[in-house]
Amino acid sequence: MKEFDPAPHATSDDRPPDLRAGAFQGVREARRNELAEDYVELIAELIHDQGEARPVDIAARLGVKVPTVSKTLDRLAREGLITRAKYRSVFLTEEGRALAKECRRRHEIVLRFLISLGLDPETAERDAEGMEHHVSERTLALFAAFANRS
Amino acid sequence: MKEFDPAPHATSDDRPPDLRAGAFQGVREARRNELAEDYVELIAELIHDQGEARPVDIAARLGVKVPTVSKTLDRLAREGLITRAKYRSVFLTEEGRALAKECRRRHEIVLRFLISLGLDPETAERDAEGMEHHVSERTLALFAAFANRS
DNA sequence: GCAGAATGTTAGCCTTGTCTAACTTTATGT
DNA sequence: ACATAAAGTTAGACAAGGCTAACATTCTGC
Repeated sequence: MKEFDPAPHATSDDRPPDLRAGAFQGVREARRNELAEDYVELIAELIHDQGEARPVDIAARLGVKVPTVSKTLDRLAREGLITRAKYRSVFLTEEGRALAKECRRRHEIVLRFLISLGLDPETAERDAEGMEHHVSERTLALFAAFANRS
Repeated sequence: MKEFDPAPHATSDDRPPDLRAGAFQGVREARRNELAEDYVELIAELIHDQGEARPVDIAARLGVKVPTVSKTLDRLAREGLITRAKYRSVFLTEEGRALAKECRRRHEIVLRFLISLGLDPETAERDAEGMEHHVSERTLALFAAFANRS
């Protein structure tokens, strides 16, 4: 494995690799929750806007098929974020509602920040959707402050 | 499904739901590529810093087990991003190198931006790791401009 | 009030990403 | 130089998230 000279750059960082793994661990953790967060946020929005959250509407908004939604809703129910009865629309539990509220807050802050930076609303919306799950509370505070002061 | 009055808020947006699905479609697309991007970026870094990229080091840095890395590397090879020989360390293809370079560029811009916003470097690193895959080219340009002018 | 349309569920398949356990190959130290 | 340690691979399990096809239920318009 080392037929060639193995001393290429010697770039300072001598910490054992594991100590730098934190960033990726965190990202993977965030990725696991992204979908659930997207769902509860969307469900809350649908309930607010249309009075109920139906699988067919969730599927249309997320761009997936209805059976995919059905399966995911089963998981969310198992995790205590929603309640559902067969063939009926979906409701958030207290926990689900809290999560939705938190997600919406983050989403709003990121969105307002991007727009105040000068981004067009459409792109801002798309980027916020992807970014919101990966922004720390500390960064969020800076985003909010920036949007407020500009 | 509508035993109750279904006209709750009537909030403007009458586009068919499918037309608003774009944001999520894009996010899902981005999510599919995140892992590959993390890998090639890390592989490039390891080759640069240590002269070679070994599964054991990749695993340590990503915080996963070696067999997980091995399987993922098989996929990356299948997709033409890396080349590998049994029991040997990993190399990037031209395509892999291009992707790594692009990822590094994005990472750097996001990181510099967050730091110039006032974030501490550790948190900035963690957030950049998560955000970099979800930031559009347009937003990236704004980030770069902001970091440069401050 | 019923037939047909719309919606929802279930079953079954595929891929990805994670793990552990068992095995093979490569590297190392004396 | 060979025994042992370190690294890598393979096999097999599992959960998540996506799909289609087939079936069940609910809604709706006459």
